[in-house]
Amino acid sequence: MQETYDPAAVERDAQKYWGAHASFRSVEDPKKRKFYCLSMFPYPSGKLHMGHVRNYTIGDVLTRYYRMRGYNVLQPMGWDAFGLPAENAAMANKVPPAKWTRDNIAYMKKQLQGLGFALDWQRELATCDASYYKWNQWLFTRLFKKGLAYKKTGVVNWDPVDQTVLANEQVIEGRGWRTGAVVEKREIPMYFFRITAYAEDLLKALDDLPGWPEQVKLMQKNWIGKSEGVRIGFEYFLENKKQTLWVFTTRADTLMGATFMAVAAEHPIAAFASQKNPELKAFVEECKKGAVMEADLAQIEKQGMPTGIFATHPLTGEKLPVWVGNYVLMGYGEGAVMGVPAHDERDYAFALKYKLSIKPVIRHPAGDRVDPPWRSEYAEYGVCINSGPYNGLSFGEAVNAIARDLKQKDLGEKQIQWRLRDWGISRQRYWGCPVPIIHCPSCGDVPVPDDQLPVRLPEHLVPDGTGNPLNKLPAFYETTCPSCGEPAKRETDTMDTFVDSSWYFARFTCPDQDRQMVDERAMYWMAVDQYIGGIEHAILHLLYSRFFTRAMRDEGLLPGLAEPFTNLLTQGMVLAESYYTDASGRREWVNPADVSIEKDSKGKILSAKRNSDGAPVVYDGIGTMSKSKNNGVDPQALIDQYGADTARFYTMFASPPTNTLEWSDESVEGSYRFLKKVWDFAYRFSRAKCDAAADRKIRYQIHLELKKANDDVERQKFNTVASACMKILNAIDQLPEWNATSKEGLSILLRLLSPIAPHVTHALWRELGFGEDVLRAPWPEPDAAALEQDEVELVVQVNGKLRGSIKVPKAADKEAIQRLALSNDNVQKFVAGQAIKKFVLVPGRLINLVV
RNA sequence: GCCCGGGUGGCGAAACUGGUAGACGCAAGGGACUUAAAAUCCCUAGGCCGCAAGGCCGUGCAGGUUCAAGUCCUGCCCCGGGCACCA
Repeated sequence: MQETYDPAAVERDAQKYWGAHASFRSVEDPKKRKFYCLSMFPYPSGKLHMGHVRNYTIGDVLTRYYRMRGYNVLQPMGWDAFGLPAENAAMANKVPPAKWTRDNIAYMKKQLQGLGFALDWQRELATCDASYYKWNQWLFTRLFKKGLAYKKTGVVNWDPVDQTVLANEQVIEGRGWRTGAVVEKREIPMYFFRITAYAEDLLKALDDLPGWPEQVKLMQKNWIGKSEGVRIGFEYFLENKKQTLWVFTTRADTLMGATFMAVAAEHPIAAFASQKNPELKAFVEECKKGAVMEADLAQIEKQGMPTGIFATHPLTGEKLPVWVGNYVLMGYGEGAVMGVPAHDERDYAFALKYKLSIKPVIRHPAGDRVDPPWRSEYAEYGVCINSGPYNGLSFGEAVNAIARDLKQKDLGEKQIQWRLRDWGISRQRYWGCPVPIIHCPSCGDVPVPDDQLPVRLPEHLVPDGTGNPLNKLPAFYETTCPSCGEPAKRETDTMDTFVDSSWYFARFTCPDQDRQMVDERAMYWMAVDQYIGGIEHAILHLLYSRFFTRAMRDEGLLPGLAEPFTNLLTQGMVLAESYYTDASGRREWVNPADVSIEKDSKGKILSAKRNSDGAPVVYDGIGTMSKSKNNGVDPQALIDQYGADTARFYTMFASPPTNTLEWSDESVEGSYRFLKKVWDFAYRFSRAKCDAAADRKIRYQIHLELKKANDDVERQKFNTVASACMKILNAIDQLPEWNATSKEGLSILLRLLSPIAPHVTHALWRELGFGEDVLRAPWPEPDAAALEQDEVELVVQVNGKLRGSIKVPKAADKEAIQRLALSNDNVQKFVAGQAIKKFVLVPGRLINLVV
């Protein structure tokens, strides 16, 4: 064998072997246990970033492990190929998004292959291929016919200068990214998926997902947001016509404390009242300025203005002023709230600001009064006071009594409210899947019939930033009505790219199927046994996928399947340091790859400079890799310099998968050094004789590490598996002579390491004659006999402080152990004649003497 | 603002169910080999005190529960993710 480790040659040969043996092709085999392992498919942005390398290495480690465990494994790869960045690149480079996207796919595919991922490339798919998005369209028409897809108005960000809809990302501090114009909210017709029809099921089923992180389930639960409360009607008159203003509240027990009403700027009352009130009209207009993002809305200063309209309290008959409030959301509930300043923090601030009355109606832990400043106790549950017939009732009793009385008057009843809203899927953009609807003047919205699917997206257009270019292409939108044959207009909106990614996992099971969305192969492979992706997808993508799986099930496509992902691993983000120069008075971000750092003997950064010109740079701390801070680390440079195995080993070793990972060049060096050590050891082994008998002590260490490592693989803590590999090498390297333990240890090491660093272990396994293919070797198991020990070491504490350690025979009883512990000199010093009040023995671990 | 996480040496981290805090590695310092460098190997290493044996302190901050707390409880501070049109 070669004396020195040559990653490039080793990796080329291993990849050639896997290719020639079709090692990763997956075929359905009902006799074998299947393992479907899936990493979230990438957006083809140009080149892989470290997050991809990390994500796909985690998945690859798992698939290789399960292969060695004898499972029939599927690990596919594809491309989330529609989306906004392609349009931005198209505008910048005057190249159609299709070409830009497909070039990126070709390059990134090469990169993935170079990393040696065990992927079945025969199943590759891209969401921008008509053979894929045809089935988006097909399912849309099915849901449309069932009423699970429908049209209503939705609010969007509108750039008044470019006359175009902006994505939230394109709104910077309330202004359009290209024009700088103040963004406005605008209501336009859109298509929605009725995800709320599945709200109850999506919520309940979270309890049956033991393989999901609690954190993600909790986030989804809160997002769906089931709350039980009461719908209450407040009557008012509009031009002498009696109307009812409905609100929803979870605190009906505080109804007697309501002193005002607040409605959203978009509420019909606000529109009506502003007709005769120019000041109010201006306020309502002002509320409509700005973007639609909830994070922004929640942080603006609470403001309001009275409408001059009064609504009648349904129980007391009191007249309550109706205000317009910029903090009331039209999209949640009824777009109106009752104001109970005494027991709601927002209402309290609003009432103080506008001098509205505050009426305490609940006794809280600090008393009956609600003097300023606001205290959180004011919002706690308690018994009713100042509430007439409800005085003395507890929260539950009061809600029941008030709901009953309201029902008698036909002005309210108990209701369940969801925070979850229906999913608006229309995008006024070009590079996406066309919504398959034809607008006919006489027949209305007609879904495109099956035999006319797919509605193909023309691929030659280049957007210019002023709206969807499909609107300027009569050849696309001029058509005839499928139902009456008269001239009609094709819908030019495309679908949210989340639609594409909500079912690709099912399509991977049968990507060549051209007669249906999925076939029976889906029921062999689904559900995905292990799904891996960034924590940033904890809600939207994962919730939409759960919804789609149910919608497809109810369409008969995935019989009996509700949950797409049995086990979920959410990986942390990859972070990097950032640096800037401000010589010109303006920050110029310098890529960390172009920075040299000088550190003191403690490792603190003394100074940093740019390599290219020696200019001093300022360290700006660590954060997510981003374009704006120019701190992205290109994994390709790392792969070119050290090889794929080092890149893979480093990403696994540096931190556990769920943690954030901070990029460090130096640690990469250490990973390379370890692989080189493995090679060197193997080379020396290949020239030695290992006839000597096994070493008991080292065998114990190896098998103990293996036992822990096997637990850690199951717990998906690959960083400690990597360190176990290092410990095993250190152990066998310590052996004074080559013996049976050298050989056994190396055989265990190579198999344990093979999922993480598959190329080098593939080469060594063959070179050293362990077998034909390490991937087909059995996974190593610890030998119980090697783990047997006659003596155990116990730590001795006195009053909980460590004072020494003793060796005791395995079978020693409590008294014997106590005697041995007290015979220790240092322990004696601290016990020193005092009475032993308590003797705590944790078998195999420690003793605590309490004196 | 709301929801969900996280905070352990100079750095990444380990400590599985409350039981030896800092395994493994990086960076650093010292040494060996070398004409020299690279590579490799050996040694040191949480802080403070001490020649040493050993002692005291130490897991974001302030309290609490316990024989025993990085781990459990209460309050606070800081950082990250998500908030429905980035993917």
